[in-house]
Parts: sequence; structure tokens; C-alpha cells
Amino acid sequence: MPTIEDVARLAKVSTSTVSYALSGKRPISPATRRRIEAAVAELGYRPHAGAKALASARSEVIGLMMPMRVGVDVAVIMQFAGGVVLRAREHSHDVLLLTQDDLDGLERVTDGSMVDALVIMDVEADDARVPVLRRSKQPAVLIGLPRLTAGLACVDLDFEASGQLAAVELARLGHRDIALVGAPPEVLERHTSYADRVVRGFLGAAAQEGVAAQAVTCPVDPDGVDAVVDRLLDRTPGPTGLFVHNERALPQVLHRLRERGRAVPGDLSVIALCPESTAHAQQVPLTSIDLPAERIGSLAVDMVMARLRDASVPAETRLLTPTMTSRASTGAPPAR
Amino acid sequence: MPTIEDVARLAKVSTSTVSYALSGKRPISPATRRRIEAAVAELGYRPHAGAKALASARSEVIGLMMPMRVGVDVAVIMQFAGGVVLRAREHSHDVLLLTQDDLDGLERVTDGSMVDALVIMDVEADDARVPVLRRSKQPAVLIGLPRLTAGLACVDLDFEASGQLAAVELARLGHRDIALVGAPPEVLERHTSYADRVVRGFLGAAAQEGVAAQAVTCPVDPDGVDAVVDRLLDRTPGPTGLFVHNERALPQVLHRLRERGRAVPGDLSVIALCPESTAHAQQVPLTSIDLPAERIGSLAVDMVMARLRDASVPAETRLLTPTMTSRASTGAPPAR
DNA sequence: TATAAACGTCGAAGCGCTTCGACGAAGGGC
DNA sequence: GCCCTTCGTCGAAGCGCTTCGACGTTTATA
Repeated sequence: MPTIEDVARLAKVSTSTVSYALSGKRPISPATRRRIEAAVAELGYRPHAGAKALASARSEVIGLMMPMRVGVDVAVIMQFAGGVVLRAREHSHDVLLLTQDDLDGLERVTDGSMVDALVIMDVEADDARVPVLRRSKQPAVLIGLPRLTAGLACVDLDFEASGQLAAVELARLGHRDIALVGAPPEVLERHTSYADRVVRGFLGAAAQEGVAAQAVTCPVDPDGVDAVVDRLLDRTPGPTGLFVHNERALPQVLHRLRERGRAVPGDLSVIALCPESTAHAQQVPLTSIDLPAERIGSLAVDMVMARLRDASVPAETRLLTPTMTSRASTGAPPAR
Repeated sequence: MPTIEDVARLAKVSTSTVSYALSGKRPISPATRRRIEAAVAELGYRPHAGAKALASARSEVIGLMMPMRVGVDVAVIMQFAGGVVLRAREHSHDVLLLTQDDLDGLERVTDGSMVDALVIMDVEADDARVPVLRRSKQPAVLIGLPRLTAGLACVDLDFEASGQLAAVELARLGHRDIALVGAPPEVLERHTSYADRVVRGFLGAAAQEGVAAQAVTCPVDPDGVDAVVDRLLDRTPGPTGLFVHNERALPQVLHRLRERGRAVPGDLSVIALCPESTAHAQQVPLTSIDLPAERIGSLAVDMVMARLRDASVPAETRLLTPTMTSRASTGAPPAR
């Protein structure tokens, strides 16, 4: 591989001039710049990442911690990751992948200067990674909210507002008894905060609207889903509006409703909290609150980059306002 | 951050001794080693990755090219990736993430010495990345088979044998008319080679067994799936055995069969080609040929590491023998 | 027209690590 | 008791880049 010295020799300038031409950190005359560019092209020169990192104290890599167990919502995770990688490239950074629980990896990549910044996915209320992050020099942004956000940069969908939005919409349509079909028990137990927040928003808004409401967790296996749906339907009079925040259970919920002879939206209205693509992919296109995973990923990168560029940028928490799109799964409750 | 020099000073040795103690490349007396380890621990020393890479010409990072569009089989992709990352860590390497089509990124990370080796997922028959790989210095292993594998390291499930296995099993059970519900049209068109290979194996083995067989592509949207299933069922006499190699369509295929009143396995036997977890997750546990994605990912890393360690290790193609597990979805065809 | 400022370029000093060769001390073979 | 290894350690030379200060040359400013 050619080095910057080879380029300098071919362009008949010093290596520092090549460096400045390439980084743009000092003015270079058009003529010189052209010669350098020609030399770079002719040799196929690429700067050595390690040398650059050593000299400049910047690796141009950001770390991404991502859950990789085949679990709850692979599709969403993937969209986050896609958003992160794409946007990182736009900031001309690469992405180093870390698994969710690799606490030691976190220290290795930060202390070893492998990464300039970090994006942490799927944050839990009392996340073990937060203390590590606090003492590291690199800026980090969390996707999700820990219990204490002071001094941390966080970004997420406003799940509480999402819960409210769903409840208010169902109330507006005339439903007087509604239910949230929520995250699987294991997610709740891990205290991934979004699950709690949806519940709080949903129940709170329902109370305020004077509508009866309940929230249930819902496993992802078909039988478990059936049991949950059955329990809901067997109550009398029972809910006429459902808000489903559980991507993996969603198809089976709809399927069970069909099996039980309940028409959507004739007998039951359904609102889902999921990515648009998922809402579309169902047999009845679902009225949904979008989970803009890719956008959140991009935004996380933007935030972390801003702080990398200018350390005085404050570490704020940004909660994205949820938006609802009405499709074919909602309507007025059936007349009694 | 402390440097190796700080450690050396504290341990009262030279920096080279510290380096040798840490790498184990030269013998160090127990007493010295202990002092060095103590100093490392006391200072919380971590070697600077860039400096190490520069001096040793090894980054201890492997590149992983992974498709991140929300597409065909996110769960499988994720399992591959999980396998890769986990095993890479066992070889004390980190993983740099590249998107599937980032050809320029490939050159950047190889020529810029960001990675020591590469794992490339989801290889197509005439993959544009292959020429780039051939001219790069780093060892690479492909997950999937390009048209010309000479000189390349590849690893994949033996999809052709999988097709055969399914056909033979259905024939053995007494089915005389069988069908392959295959990959979505867009996958076939991209000539992701595994789709073709399954078809070839399935039809070939069926012919040999003297069994009528057909192969159809199958989109992933519910209506598309229904149409495919309907077309199959409306033929008379029609197939009594199905081999489904399309993870996203799988639940809907089963659902449509139920809607059409066909019992599994009473009226129709179904074999799936998918990860075990998917086969279990269906309402009827599916007889399946396992797609051991995580294992393939690990194996890919092992192969690439072997070649990294010893450049004379040949670049071989390894096709994993498929294994079938009988569950509740297969049996004899109905009596006529 | 004298003088300060900006421009364009260069040389050299690192950044933090690995690795080669060297060298004294200790151990083995005869 | 001598020579040859092996062991354990050190010093120094890079690895390929960035960046600081310096220095002639223009160009603007008064």
C-alpha cells in the first residue's frame, strides 16, 4: 500500500502539504491540490486508519451496542442499526459492533480509543452500562431512557405520549372500554423503560377521558397470545378497542380475533405501535403509531456527532412526538 | 489514559518488556510479569488500538458486510451476525459493520488497514464484491456461493442437499406429488445462489424418486402468499407434501392452509427450511431442516482466523450437511 | 510606498506501540 | 573450567500520519 510519503514524492510536495490538502485544514493552491489529487488517484492511496488515529487522536469510528439475541423485535433493531450505519457514513465514520451485554467491550473500545463516540441501544432503567459511560471520555447517546437521565444524551420515541395518543383516539371514536396488549413479560421484567412508559400513558389518558382501560402483558408464542386475547374477549362486555404494542404478537392477535369471529374494525378497533412497514404488512392495514426506528438511529448519530464536534453541546434528552396514521383497522364501536 | 510508558515506569522495566509481557512473544520472568500486571491493573492501562495497529500491522478487527434493508429474513441475518460477533470476540477481535452494498467501504477498510479480515454475507452469483476481495490482501470468507468459487473461502448450508433431503423424505412418507414453496421473486432475481440451489436439489431428487414435483416462488405479503397457496391447492389432484423455504411467508402459508380447511399433517405434510426457533414458533411444530445461521457465522470466523494465522491455509468451500428434525407437521399422505 | 496580514509550503517532532538486535547472566555438555 | 545456548531484559528504530512553528511571497491597508 502506498503511504502519504509516496504521494508527496509523486506530487513533489512535502507530506505535510499532502496531509493539509486532504484534510482541508490549511489553504492549498489549486495547482498543488490538483497534483496531489492526481497522485492520490494514480497510486490508489488510502490513509492508514491506525496511523491517522494515533496522530490525530480520532478513530472516525463510532461504537454501536446492539442486542443480538433473536428476541423481541429483530426488525426494529435492524432498522435502528441501519439508520445508525447510514448516518455514520454520512458523517464519514464507520461503525464498530458490540453486543448488548459486553460491558468489558465497552471499556476496551473507549479506553483503547477504538471509537470516538457510542450509540447504545435498548437501554434499561438501571442499565449497567450507564456508569461506564459516565466515566468514559467519549460522548454517548442512549436509545431509550434509563431511570436517571441527567447528564446523558438520550433519544427515543415518546412512548408515554404514544400511549396517550392511542387512548385518546379510541375514546374519540366512541370506545368506552379499551385495552393495551403490551410487551412480553420478560421485557417488562427487564424494565426496558419503554414498556412501562406506554402503559402509564395509556392508562393515564384513558382515566382522564373517563374510559375504562386495562393493560396486559403478552407473550409472543401463539398459544400465549391466544390465551391473552381470549381472556380479553371473554370478559363482558369487554373492550372494543385494542392498542397493541408487541410486534411479534401482533399477527397472532389479529389472527385470533378472526378465529374468534371478531371483525376488525366492525367489532373491535385495533391500533398498533410498530414500524409503518409492519402496519402495512397485515391483512387489514393497521391504524398505527409509527415507531420510526431508522430515524431514531440517524438522530442518535447526529446528536453524538454534534457533541463530538463541539464538546459544549449539552447532553439533552429528545423524545420524538408520535404520529398516528389512520388506516383500515379503526372505527366506531359496534352499537349495543 | 495511561500509556505503556507509564506502566513501564511503575513496574520499573522498559516499555519493550511490558510489550513482551503483554503479548507473550518472549519469555518474561514470573517476578517481572507480576510487577507488570500489577502496574497494568493499578493504572487501568489499555493499549491504544491505533498505535498497536500501526506498529504491528494488525488491527484485530474483522469487517462484516451485512444486509440491513428490512428484507427477507431479518432473524436469520441477525443470527449470522450474532455468531460472527461472538466468535470474533473469542478470537479477541472486534467487528466493524459495513452495509451490504458499500463497495467503496470495502476498499476503504481493506486498503486503509482497518480490518484484518472480512466476512461477507448474502453473496450473489455474480457478486460485485468478489473482484474487490480478490485483489485485497486480507483474507475473506463468503457466506453463500458466488458462481466462481475458485480461490475463495466460502461457507454455507448445503442448500442443494437440503432440497434433496426434503424431497426424499416426502417421497419416503409416500407422497407422490410435492411442491417447493420457494424464495420471493426478488431473491431469485438477485440470484442469491441459495434459492437456485434448493430448487435444483428438490426437483432433482424428486425426479430420481419418481415423484411429481414443482417449484414456485412466493412473495411475502399475505395476499401474495394466499394466491400461491390457492394455486397449489386448486390443482387436482394437487400436492400432498410442501417444502417451504421462505421464512417470512411461512406463517401465512400455514394460516392459508388452515383457512382452506387443509389439516397439517392430515391432508398435507409440511417441511420447512428455517432456523429451529422458527420451526418451533409455529402453531404446529414443524418438521424442519435447520438453517444453523449462528453456527455458520461462527464457522466463517474460524475459517478466516485460521487463514489469518497461517496464510498457507487453503481457501476452501465448506457446505454444511443439512439435518432434518421430524416434528408434528409430516406424515403419510391421505388415503385416496 | 512602507508594513502588516494572509497565503502556501516545508521540516520536524511527536502519537503509543511492536520488534529487532544486543547483551549480561545463568545453565548444559564435554 | 571453557564454550555455547538459552533466558530475561533493554535500547532504539520505526510504523504512517497530523500538527506546530517557521518562512518566504503575495496581497491588502493606510
